[in-house]
Amino acid sequence: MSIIFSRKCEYGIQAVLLLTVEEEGGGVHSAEEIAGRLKIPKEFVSKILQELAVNGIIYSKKGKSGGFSLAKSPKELKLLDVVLAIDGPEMFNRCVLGFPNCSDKSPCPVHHKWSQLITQTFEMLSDETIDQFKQKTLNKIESIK
Amino acid sequence: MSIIFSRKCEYGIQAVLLLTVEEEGGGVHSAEEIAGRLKIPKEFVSKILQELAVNGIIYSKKGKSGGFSLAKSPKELKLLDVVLAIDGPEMFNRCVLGFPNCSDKSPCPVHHKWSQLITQTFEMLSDETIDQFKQKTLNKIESIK
DNA sequence: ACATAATCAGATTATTTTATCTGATTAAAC
DNA sequence: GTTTAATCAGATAAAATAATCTGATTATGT
Repeated sequence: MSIIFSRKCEYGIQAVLLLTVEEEGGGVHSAEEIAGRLKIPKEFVSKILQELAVNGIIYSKKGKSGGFSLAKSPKELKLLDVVLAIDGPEMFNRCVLGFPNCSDKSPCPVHHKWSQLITQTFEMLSDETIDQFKQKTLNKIESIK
Repeated sequence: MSIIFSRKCEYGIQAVLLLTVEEEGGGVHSAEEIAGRLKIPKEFVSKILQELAVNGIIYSKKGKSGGFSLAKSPKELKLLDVVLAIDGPEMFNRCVLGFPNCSDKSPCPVHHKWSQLITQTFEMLSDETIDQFKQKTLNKIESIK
């Protein structure tokens, strides 16, 4: 199957969005809660949350009533940063068409269009993004009940 | 690592581009030649070429002096078709952000932007694409000598 | 202090993707 | 007709990704 992002990255983005939505009240959320609400494996998302914490995207608090919370304000946060934190820069070095040495200076046929889109799409965590995610999440929770 | 396309798909696109570049003379090219020129595994690309043949993207000729050639004129060919032939439609059903039930009617925050780009980027096999690939391929061959 | 609930770290397993191998079939060239 | 060079089909192996397990550490709350 063609893949856009790795699962790891998808889960990471979703977790960050969830923390963003729940930011009011500086909410700390456990890995278990996050996994439950997103319906993704707890142990896996734990690892991802750890990586995000190491990279300063989120803050982690150990011990009882510990958990994770946003380290930056949503306004400063880029989805791009999340991708970079989890999967590193390789994605942006790897050519969509698999051309060797594809770069800004020596672009493959779709290089420019592609990198432009990636940047535009993930540059900012827009209010629209957050709002829509909030709706989706709520819907998901509703559908469980 | 984040991935845009699977290797399978990358190789398939490259193979089709190569056949397009070499189309003049209705050229038939063996899997071995294609693998050699693109510097990708022969057995793997053979499988991919078979799938492309089954899906009518390319034509395959068995036996001695057999091989593969384009089944459509480059003007009719879409890179999108190649992707669909190799990896199926799942890529376009799967949400970039991993949202369940993401679709045109119930889009995730980046759904519209994303599908627009995908379509635009791969809709047509443009002259520009072919020309650039020709240069790349020639460069690659030069660098081997 | 102690029980509890969480992160964290490392090892292991499962699944998927990528790549390779073997042999059968096909058709052209001699 | 025989040799040869190719596709084709199915099985297998290797590598990468995804998921799980186990236990240690940490800090909170009682």
